[in-house]
Amino acid sequence: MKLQVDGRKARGEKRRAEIIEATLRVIERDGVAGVTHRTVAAEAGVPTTSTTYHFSSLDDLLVATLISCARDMATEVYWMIDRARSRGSRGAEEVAGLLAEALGPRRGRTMAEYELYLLAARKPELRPAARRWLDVLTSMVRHDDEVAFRVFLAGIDGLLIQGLIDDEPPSADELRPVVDYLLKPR
Amino acid sequence: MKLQVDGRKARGEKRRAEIIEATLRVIERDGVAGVTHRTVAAEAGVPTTSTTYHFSSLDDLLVATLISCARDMATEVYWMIDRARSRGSRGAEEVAGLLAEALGPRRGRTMAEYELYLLAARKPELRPAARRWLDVLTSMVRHDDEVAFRVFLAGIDGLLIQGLIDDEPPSADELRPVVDYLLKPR
DNA sequence: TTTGTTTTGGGACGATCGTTCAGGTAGTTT
DNA sequence: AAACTACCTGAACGATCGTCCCAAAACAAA
Repeated sequence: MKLQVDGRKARGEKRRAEIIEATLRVIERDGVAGVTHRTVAAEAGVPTTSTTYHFSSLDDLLVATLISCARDMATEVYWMIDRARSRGSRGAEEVAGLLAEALGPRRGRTMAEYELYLLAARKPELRPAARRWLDVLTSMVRHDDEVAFRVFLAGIDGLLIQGLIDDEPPSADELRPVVDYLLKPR
Repeated sequence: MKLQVDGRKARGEKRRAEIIEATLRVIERDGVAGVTHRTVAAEAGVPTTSTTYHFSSLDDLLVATLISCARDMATEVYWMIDRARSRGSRGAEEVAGLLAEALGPRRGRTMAEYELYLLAARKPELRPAARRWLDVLTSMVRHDDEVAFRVFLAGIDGLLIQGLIDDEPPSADELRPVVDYLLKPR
């Protein structure tokens, strides 16, 4: 019976998590292209071989990082829905604000998430992770109109990816009418 | 007076174009990550130094390729609109078919186009090229309802990028109701 | 303590990378 | 013809890459 966790494994998993966080920071800053064992190790403040010890290959590191990123995004979506519900039916306001935030202060993170999308397009193993936030939304939101809901999901993705190539990020005020149109039932 | 074009420059520009085409094929197959001077040169059947001669750096090669890709996409959109107009007002049918084609037989090309998006998010010089097909659509289509049109554009992008992470590409029949909803005026 | 397991980290190896260079070829101009 | 320009290409350099190896350290079980 081991009531106490192994101190070695505890430290190991902690470092493993730190490496994943460092990898995400590198992706936000330089994109997936900037991820190497050495850049990640430098970002995490660990020796280079530490990343090869905890991840059998660079590909494993990328996959683990993007899956972790997707999980965070899914839980964020979860709480976003929860919060929007408790605030009443001002959904459009809430969504527009979140989009503006994703394209402004959290722009790097948003880019990282779409790099996940594109990597998932080429690596089937990443697809469940990439779809997770869509699934969370689908399971939480009551959708009396299936087609309208699919349009809403597609619209969100489209607004985000188009917002990424704008010269300056759109404000919540600019996004609100579009989001409102997306949410309005007919 | 030079009535005849310089034969040397003619050959040079021809090879330059071949290199760009080869680069696009490499991107479609392996993504931007797979683009190196050597892989592109092998794909084009030219010596490695030929790519460095015609493009001052690997970045220049990528930028030139993605700008060329964007130009092709824009002219395709142009003729697509033109064709849809001449066939009457069955727009939804036409759009759904094009989306299914982009996610099926032309999947690699579609992925390449979204790699352009993501690269444009990091390189401002690429943004006009990435926005070109949006601009073409905006300038050609009469939009009495500005918001509805923006929703349509975002919806198209969302459907495409979400279709890229489906385990199997959606058919035109599956896409039609969503496209129809996007196009229907209210 | 001794033994075994897991993590750590310095060093290095071979491969591949972007890019440069110099000599050679083909085409144009004078 | 000679001079000039533009393109072509084999060879190579230095840098960086992923990954492996092995000894030391930290910790657990005996």
